[in-house]
Amino acid sequence: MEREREDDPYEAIEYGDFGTYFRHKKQKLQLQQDEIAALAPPDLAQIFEGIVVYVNGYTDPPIHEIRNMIVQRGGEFRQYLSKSSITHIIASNLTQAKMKEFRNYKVARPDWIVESVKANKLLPWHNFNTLRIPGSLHRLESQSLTSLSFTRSPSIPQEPPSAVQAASLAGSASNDTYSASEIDASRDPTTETHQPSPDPLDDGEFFTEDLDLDQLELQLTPPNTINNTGVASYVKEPLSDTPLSGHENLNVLPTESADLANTDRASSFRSPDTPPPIAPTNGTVSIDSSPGIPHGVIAADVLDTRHPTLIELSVPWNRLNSSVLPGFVEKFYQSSRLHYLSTWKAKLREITAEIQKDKPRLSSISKDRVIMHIDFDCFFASVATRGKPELQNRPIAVAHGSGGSTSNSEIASCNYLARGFGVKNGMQLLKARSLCPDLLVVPYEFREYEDISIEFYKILLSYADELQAVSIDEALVDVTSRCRSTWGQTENTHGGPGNENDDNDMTQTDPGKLAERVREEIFQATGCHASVGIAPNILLAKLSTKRAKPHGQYIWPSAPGTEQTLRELRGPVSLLSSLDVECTPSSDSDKDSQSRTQDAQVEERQRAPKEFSVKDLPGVGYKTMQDLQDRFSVHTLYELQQVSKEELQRICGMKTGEMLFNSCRGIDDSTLASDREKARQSVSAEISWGVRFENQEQVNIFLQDLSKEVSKRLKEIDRKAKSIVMKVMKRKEYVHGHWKHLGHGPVDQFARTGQLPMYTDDPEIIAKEARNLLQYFKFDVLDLRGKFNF
DNA sequence: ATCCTCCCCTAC
DNA sequence: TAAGGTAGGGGAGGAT
Ligand SMILES: Nc1ccn([C@H]2C[C@H](O)[C@@H](COP(=O)(O)OP(=O)(O)OP(=O)(O)O)O2)c(=O)n1
Ligand SMILES: [Mg+2]
Repeated sequence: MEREREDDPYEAIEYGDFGTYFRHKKQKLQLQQDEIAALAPPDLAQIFEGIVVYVNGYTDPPIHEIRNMIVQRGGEFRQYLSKSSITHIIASNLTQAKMKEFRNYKVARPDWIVESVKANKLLPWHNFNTLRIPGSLHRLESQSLTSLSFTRSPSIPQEPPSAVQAASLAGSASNDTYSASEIDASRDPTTETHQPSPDPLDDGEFFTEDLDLDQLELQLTPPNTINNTGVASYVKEPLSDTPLSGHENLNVLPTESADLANTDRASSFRSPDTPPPIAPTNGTVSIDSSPGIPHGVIAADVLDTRHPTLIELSVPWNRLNSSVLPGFVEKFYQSSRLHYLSTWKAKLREITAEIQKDKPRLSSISKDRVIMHIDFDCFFASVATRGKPELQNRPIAVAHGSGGSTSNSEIASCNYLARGFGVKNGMQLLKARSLCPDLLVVPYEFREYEDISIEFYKILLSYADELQAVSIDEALVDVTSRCRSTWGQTENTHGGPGNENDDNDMTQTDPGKLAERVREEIFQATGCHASVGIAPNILLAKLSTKRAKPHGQYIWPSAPGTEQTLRELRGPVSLLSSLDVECTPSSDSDKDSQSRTQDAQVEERQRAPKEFSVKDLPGVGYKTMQDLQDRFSVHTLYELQQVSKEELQRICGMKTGEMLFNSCRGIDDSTLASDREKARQSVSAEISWGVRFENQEQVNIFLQDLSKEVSKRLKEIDRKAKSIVMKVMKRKEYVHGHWKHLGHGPVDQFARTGQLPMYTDDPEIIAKEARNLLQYFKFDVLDLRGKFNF
């Protein structure tokens, strides 16, 4: 099957006459749109760019007026509900049935369009939400550690370690000072997370150039199953936007037949695909006059008629850092922090599972669990500054390109001093420097991270009944057997950081003491500070750590679901509304705020429990946060507590809705996944940066290299695969703007699954099928961007 | 209902 | 310069 994401005019590749009919209708409509757009005054602000609307039912401004307003200002209009491509639905009111049908769409009243036009800017649609839930929201109610070690892959290139580092650290030390002091920004977990696909969040920037990305993904499947080769059929990519993208996924089966009980995913592929009934447009480079492309589409460089990819590759430096250069894949993986993060996680899971395999399962199920969550403070940044007093008082960030001031690489980790300026993990350097001009950029030290992590895990394993590796710098430990739980049925009246307790029970340590001991031990062993949260479940342990950061600890004071925990989760709200609450760490004594220095204020803010936002909950990212905001106007946990479980489930889904309902009350029954169990289900390799091709030969080499990578990983875990999924990205033609250097830029994504002739880990076989799957799309190599996923 | 497949989303 | 990877939970919607 071919799958395409994003708004491609041909996206809904529906088969049969029905689909053909709709497709024609759609094309016709888009032609009309182009005409309308062409007639529009050229200077209309394109406020609806990227908006694709479907109008349902009768509307106040008649539908054609709405259409004109939208199309003339860069938006698109769909005559039929094309679920995959629409961004919004316009409706004055909805029947019960429609409400249900549109549950997962953004439905706004017509005046959203009208008012936006008046304001000459795109207003937030949720202020015009047709489905807006009425009221109800703001009610006031309310051990064998020594064996632990990474088997280092060939060698971690240590970045331009010495050179750059020496220069930037020692050399510049005189100019800068590093500071360990943190400003509160600790709260925000919002480390700007990387968005893998075209995403509005991209740091507020729009893609202006092409992005590259290739991805190969293999899914593990049971070894015994045999399947047919998925011979690629040819399909032509319609006029669609320019960019081609493709990826392949391979489903792999465990070599040990038993493992993945053949969930033979492959079976789905057995039927040979029939090529989509679309006329092949062969990889024509599109200049695109494709329908649906909004104004402004004119290629950025009107003067240079060469293909954008060729223009990019004409810059020597770009060539040297793109996939046209042999050895690109290896080089990329040596430098990709996200690749390291993923690799480390897999390895740590494997290692800790192995270590814990023998020992009996201790707890994890009991009602009175004691869960400890440990997480290094700004890990990469801490490693950079440890033992370097001259760096302690400076805002620093770990990123590539520490050499010049023109670098716009992404920050992997910044220290808390930098966060005080608003700098965040994941932020691009130019933006970070605009917020914090004195930001010192230091290089990665991948080897160090590994070594430190091993020491870290050794220590934690010595305390663990059960341990779950979360990441290179973070773990969950069940310490029930050696820690006296303090939050039984009776509500704990105090709580708070650094909980003192002089209990010296031999076997049952006080949580506060335990946390102190662990933190100190970690610091002694690694020179880096970690924060610790201890609580009766995983959720509260993580929230405790968040509250403890940086360089602190927090013992959750009360049991899940209790009134006190509800108040704790509300943060300042409860402090304001109920002065009788005694758990306020910050004393009233220093109320003379006028005389306070900023530092003092900062300090106090750090100490006072912060109001938790929904984004603080594990599992709640940008999308869920937006949904809660749009549908319920909910931002904080306090507000979330006011919404019924039914409503949450209706909007967010059964599982997620229940999770949200429980989480905002501190309830979480999930257990530690110590990974002694289940085998991996898939193995994949993908690259979405620097992917640019001039000819098929380069594509083949790239696929070959990725196939080798996947093959290597399969062999490492002694598994084989038979099902493969190829994912590809194809650049959008019309987009203008700027995006990450050599990134994939605006793309459409495509996926195609196939079957290998047998369970295998042979790179040649994998590569062959990958080529077949990619060939199916018949994309112009110049438009290939990234993500060849096998 | 339940299962399955193809995504989207999340986390570090 | 720059290195936007990757595994797994879960939802939508069609097949059974
Ligand atoms: N967008 C991101 C987020 C994290 N990381 C890496 C660098 C971090 O140091 C490490 C750990 O991630 P954390 O989320 O734990 O962030 P920090 O440890 O940097 O800060 P803190 O835990 O104090 O919030 O993962 C990254 O490369 N890119
Ligand atoms: Mg950390």
